[in-house]
Amino acid sequence: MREKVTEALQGALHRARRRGQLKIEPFPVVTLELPKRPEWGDLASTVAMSVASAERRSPQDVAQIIVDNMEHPEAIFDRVEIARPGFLNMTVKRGLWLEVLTTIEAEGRAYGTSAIGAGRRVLLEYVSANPTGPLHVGHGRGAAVGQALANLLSASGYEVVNEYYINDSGRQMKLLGASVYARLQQLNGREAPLPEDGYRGAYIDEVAARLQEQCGTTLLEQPADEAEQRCRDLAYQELLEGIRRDLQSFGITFDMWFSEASLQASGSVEHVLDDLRKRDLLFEEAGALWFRSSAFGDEKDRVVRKQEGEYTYLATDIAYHRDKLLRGYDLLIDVWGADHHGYIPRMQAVIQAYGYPKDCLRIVLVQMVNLLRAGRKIEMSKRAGEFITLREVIEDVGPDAAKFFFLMRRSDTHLDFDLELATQKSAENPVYYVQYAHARISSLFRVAESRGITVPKPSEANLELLTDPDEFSLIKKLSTYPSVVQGSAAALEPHRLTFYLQELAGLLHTFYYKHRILPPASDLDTVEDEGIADESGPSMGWHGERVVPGLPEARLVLMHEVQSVIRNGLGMLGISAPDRM
RNA sequence: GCGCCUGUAGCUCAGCGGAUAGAGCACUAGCCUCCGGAGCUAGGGGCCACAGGUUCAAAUCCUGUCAGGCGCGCCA
Repeated sequence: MREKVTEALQGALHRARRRGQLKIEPFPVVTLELPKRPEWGDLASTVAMSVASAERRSPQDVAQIIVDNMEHPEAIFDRVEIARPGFLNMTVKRGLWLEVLTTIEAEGRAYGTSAIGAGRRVLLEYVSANPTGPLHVGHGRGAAVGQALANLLSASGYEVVNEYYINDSGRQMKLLGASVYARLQQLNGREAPLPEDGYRGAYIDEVAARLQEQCGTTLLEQPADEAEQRCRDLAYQELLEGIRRDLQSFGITFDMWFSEASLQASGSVEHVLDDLRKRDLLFEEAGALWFRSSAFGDEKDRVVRKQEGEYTYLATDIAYHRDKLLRGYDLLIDVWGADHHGYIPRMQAVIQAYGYPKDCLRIVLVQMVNLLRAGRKIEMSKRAGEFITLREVIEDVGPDAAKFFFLMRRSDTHLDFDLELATQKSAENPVYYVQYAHARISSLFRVAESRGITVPKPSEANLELLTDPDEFSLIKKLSTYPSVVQGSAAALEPHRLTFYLQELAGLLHTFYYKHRILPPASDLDTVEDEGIADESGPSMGWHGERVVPGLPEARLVLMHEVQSVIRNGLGMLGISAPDRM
C-alpha cells in the first residue's frame, strides 16, 4: 500500500523532471505520514516542500506539478489535495488500505522485515561485563537493548553477530583473585585484609566458601602468589558461568565470547602497536607510549603503555577493534554504559587510524537504571557490594517485564524501573497492557472456535465490510509497522517499537471494547436491520451495533493481523506473546 | 576550566525540519446481563528552560545564556 503511494509520487517526480518542469537534483526521499486530522486525508507527504527551495519555487507550485504529473491517480487515490504550505493530502482508496491485511497475512512473521541492510555484516557487542561479579540491572538494560538491536538489524537485512567481550586480564582480575584469597584466608582464621578497592560483595564470600569446599586447605599451603592466581582462575570461571546462566535466564545468548586475554596471548597487541608505530601514530614521552588520537579529532593523545610497561585497556581495545575490522565486518556497534561516553572520540580515532570512516563504529550509550519499589527509590552502592542483581530482578518480575521496562525509554536517558508496577496486572503496567492485547485476541479466537467459527483467511472474508473509523485506525496503524521497524533499526533506537506497540495495543483495546466481533451467541443473529435500532443505544458499547452478515469474519481477519503484528513486535524486543495470562 | 548529554503537562517520558505539540501515570466525572473490566469513555492541565539566528516552515538545526547529569587517570 505505502509502496504504491510512494511509487506514484516518485513516478510523478520523474515525469516532471523529464518534462523539464522540475530539476530534482538529489532525488528526495518520499516520506509518508498519517495525518493528525481527518480533513488532511488519510496519508500525507511533505516531498513538495522538501524540494521546493532547491527548485526555487513555492512549495505549492511544486505540489501542483507533482499532482499534475501523476499517472492514473484515480487507481490509487480517491482524492489528492494540496494544503496550505505545500502538503500533499491524499485519500487512498479503501481497497488499498484493506490490502494491508492481505499483506500481513501473506508475509506472516516476515511482515516488517526489509532489505535496507543489504546483507551488510554487523558485529554487535554488548553487556561485556567484567567477570568479577554477577550482572546487575544496568547490565540487564544493556542486554535488552543489545538483543533488541540484534533482532531489529537482522529483520532489516543486516547479518548480525552478537559478541560478548570478556575482560579476563589486567588489574580487575588480579583484584578479584586477591579479594577471594583474602576471604578464603579469613575463613581459616588468618589475618588477611581485603585489598584496597577489593571486591566486597557477599558473592565473594560465597566463591571463597565453595573453593574451600572443593580444595580444602590445599590452597592455603601453596605460596601466596600461586594461591592467589588459583583463586583468580577459579573465581573467574565460576563468575563467568554465573553471567552465562543469568543471561540465559534472561533469554539472551551470544554467538561469540571474545577473550581479552587471548589478544595478549596471541601477541596481537604488540603487533597492532608496531603497526601504528610504523605509521607514526605512536610516540614515546615521559617513559610511556602514546597513541596519537588527537590526529583524528580526539582532544588529546592517550597512553597505551604505562611507564611500568603495562598496557592500558586502550591498547587491548585497539587490538580488539582492529580484530573486529579484520574479521570483515562492515559495521561495528558497541553498547556501552553512558559513563564511558568520554571514550567515543578515542575509539573513533582508532577506527580512522585504520583508514575506515569513523561511523564504521557506532556506539549506543545505555544510561543508569533507578530501581524503585512502589515509587520509592532502592538505594544501591556498588562499592560496598550492595546492589540488586539482574537475577533478582528477573526472579521478581520475570524476563518479559524486565525487558519491556528496559526498552521503554530512549537508552541514553535515565530509567526509572518500578519493580512493583512491573508485576502489576493492570492497565497501568505497560507490559501487561501490550501482552494482554495479544492474549485477549487469542481468547476471542478460543471463544469463536468453541462456537464453530474459524478465523478466515483475508481472501475468504469480505473485507469491504470493514468501514468503521475504529477499524481503519487499526489498519492504518498496522500499515506503519514496517517503517517503525526500519526507523528503529536505522537509528538504533528500540524504544520506538516499544512505543508503537503500546499505541497499537491501545487501539486494539478501544476497538475491542466498543465493537462486538462475534455474532451474539443466541440465535437472534439474523435480525433484520430494524431489529436493533441504529442510534438508540448510547454511543459507547456495542449495544446499538447492527448485525451485518459477514462482518464478524472480516473483523476476525482484522484481529488476526493485529495479533500477528503485536507478536512480531514483541518478538523483536525479545518478549513473549502469551495466548493466556 | 574544557568536553558530551539533558531541559516538553503536577510526575515519567514520546515527538524522522512540517499543519492546532502527544502518550502513560496522577487528578475529575462516567462505563460491568454480554467475546477476559487484567478493559473502556470524557475532561482540565503547556510561553516545548531563556535569548538571538538559519528556513516557505523550528520543540527539532546553529550561536549564546541559565539549570541539572556525566566525563575530563599512565583506572576498567
